Amino acid sequence: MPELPEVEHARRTLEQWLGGAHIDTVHVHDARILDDGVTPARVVRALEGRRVMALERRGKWLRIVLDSGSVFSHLGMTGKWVRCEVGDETLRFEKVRLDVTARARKRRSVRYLDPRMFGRFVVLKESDADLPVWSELGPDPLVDGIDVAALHAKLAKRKLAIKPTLLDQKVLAGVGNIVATEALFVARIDPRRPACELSRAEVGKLARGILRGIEETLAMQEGETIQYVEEPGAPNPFIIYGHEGEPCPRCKRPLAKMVLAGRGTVLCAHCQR
DNA sequence: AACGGAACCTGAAAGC
DNA sequence: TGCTTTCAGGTTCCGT
Repeated sequence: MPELPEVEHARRTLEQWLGGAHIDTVHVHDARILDDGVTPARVVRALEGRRVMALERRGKWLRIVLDSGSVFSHLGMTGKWVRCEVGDETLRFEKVRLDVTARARKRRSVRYLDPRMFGRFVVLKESDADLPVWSELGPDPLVDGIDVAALHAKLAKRKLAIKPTLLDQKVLAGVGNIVATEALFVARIDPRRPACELSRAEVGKLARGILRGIEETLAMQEGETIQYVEEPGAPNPFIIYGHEGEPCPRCKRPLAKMVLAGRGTVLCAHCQR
């Protein structure tokens, strides 16, 4: 569910909860969150007794750097990390629990919840140097910025429509369906256009739209718990995402919705060309 | 190699 | 009210 902004918010809160902490007890409630063949016992062995040195993010992946090795967390569509008191009852959808002693000897129970279970909790095998999907990620817009010339060159090789191309994490890490939808509207580019047809100027507009979308959503994240914007009751904060059928903010014609490479896509067929 | 589509899961909302 | 259908912001695999 989360895209880059929500994952960055998760990284910041996890850094507060876990930075420098000693991991006392680990419990895996559902092994389906792990890679095939990895047992909960192996995860416990890899984590218990370790200290958390840093929390990193690349795209939608989180990396918990330990004094020996690392673990990776991907929130999938519905994952979130929450903090409880040690001894609190198991939460609904709880998949992994880390009971830790944080700075100032404060004990905390940090838990990973994931109803839909598209998320992953990855402990590397001793033989693996790194997580391949992590090292294959493209530039992270927030960490690396967007090099328009490099992006233009990369897109020039792709005949696929621009929107599904943007969702390829090797192109830009962390861009998801919402950011892609919004950025294409801001840049006034039709999501169906082949990526290779975009001019350098259009790629520049797209890059600005992506950064703007990420920064605006990140600015909305407050408090400790990850918020998935547009949760029940909350107004939809996006420009066109989720606004299909409503008037285009620019030309007032109704916004269309279609499926592109399997993903719902909102657009203004008049403004985006 | 590149692409579309299905699969992986489950909950919430919409439809009837 | 309650049952059924649809949809979901991600990734991966499979067949063409």
